Amino acid sequence: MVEPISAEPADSRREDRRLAIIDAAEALFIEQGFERTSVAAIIKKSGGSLATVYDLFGNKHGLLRAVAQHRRKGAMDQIGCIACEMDSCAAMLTLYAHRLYEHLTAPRSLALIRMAITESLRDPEFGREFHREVHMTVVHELAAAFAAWVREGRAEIDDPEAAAELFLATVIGDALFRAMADVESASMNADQLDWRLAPFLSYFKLR
Amino acid sequence: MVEPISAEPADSRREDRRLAIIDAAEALFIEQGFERTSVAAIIKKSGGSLATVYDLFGNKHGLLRAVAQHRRKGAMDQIGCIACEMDSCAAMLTLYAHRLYEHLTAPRSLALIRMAITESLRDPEFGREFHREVHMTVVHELAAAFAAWVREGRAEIDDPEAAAELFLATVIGDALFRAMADVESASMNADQLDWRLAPFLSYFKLR
DNA sequence: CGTGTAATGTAACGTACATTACAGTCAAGG
DNA sequence: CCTTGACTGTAATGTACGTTACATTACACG
Repeated sequence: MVEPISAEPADSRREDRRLAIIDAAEALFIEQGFERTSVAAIIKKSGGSLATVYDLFGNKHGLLRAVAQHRRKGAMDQIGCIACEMDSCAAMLTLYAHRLYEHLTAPRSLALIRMAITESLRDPEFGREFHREVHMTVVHELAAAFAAWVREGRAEIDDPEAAAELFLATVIGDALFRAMADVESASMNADQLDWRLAPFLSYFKLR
Repeated sequence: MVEPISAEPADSRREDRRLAIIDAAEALFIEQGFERTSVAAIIKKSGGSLATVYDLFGNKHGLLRAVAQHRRKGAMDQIGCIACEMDSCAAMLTLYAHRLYEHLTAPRSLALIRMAITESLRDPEFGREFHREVHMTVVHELAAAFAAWVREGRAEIDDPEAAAELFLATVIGDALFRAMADVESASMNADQLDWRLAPFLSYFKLR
């Protein structure tokens, strides 16, 4: 809708069309799923023409990939990194856990993950790429922080990578499963999340 | 294929047809997903007639429900319960964790869970029912064991239900996510799973 | 051996939808 | 002002599939 002042007026038309279609597609994919939204419905929402979709994205699956990639970029930037200056790493990690949980259980993220799961059977490369980009990015961010803390003597973690995966499972594990299967279910509150983190923080001696 | 000697020959025909169709449908759903398998393909595999499917299950979605229910029964029975007599509850819990992990990451289970996730958007009741039957059954089994151990002074858990959910997340959390998105990915081995259980066992003083 | 009920095979119906073709339109640059 | 290229609108094509109808056959039971 909003047209930013762009330095290159030549490509701005094309880029506008691209973003408008991606936005409309994302909205419809979220509320109906990928298979059940027709390409015609997408352009009825975005304006423009069917042919443009095929010109820009090749086919419907290409549009899905574009939507996933576009949203991933935004989400990953929003989650941000761990390294805000705080006194204890337990506090830093807790803050990060809350941000992570909040973003990953947002309806938008859940819908995107559901799409990835659904389509990964038909297009394994898509699922693999999604997993790599989302899961691995977070795990490496965590593992790097853990390794640094161990070097500084602020934690005792023998396997930072494995600990990162365990941490991730602790934070979003069954919440993800619940949200996927039971669309209307309530999410955890802050206290519950803190409670879940306690064994982890204690065992690995975060200080 | 194998026809068991049945006490009631009257309904055995109908029941045979039912099971044959469910078996064929399950196999095709697992390898292609629900939407991509046509009812005609199921019938071509199971033998019999299209009309029988609609007579027995109402419609394609009814067949999916029947498949899910049938498989859930089998899977839940196989996982079994915790109460095998062992010296330490840590050992019991570890054994249970391994059984749980093995069953839930079997290709068949993963495929079923994927189907539940995929279809839960279109049919929320289906997803809710699936979550209730699978997740809740395991959680209550665990919570009951935890509560008993607390009463016997063999553990210190202030909230058995929450601990059960945390335990489940620890065991299958990210493995599920990985397996869903990246179909070909390798699973955890026994040592890795034990490593993950350590903080839980230690913090809640299982003995 | 007949009779009614359930299963079968096949064909047809209707629809939804991805994808393409094409002719008209608009915008920008020389 | 005119040409060029991309965008638009609409219609058409082809196909896949859920579902139903129906005529035919097999089976169980009195």
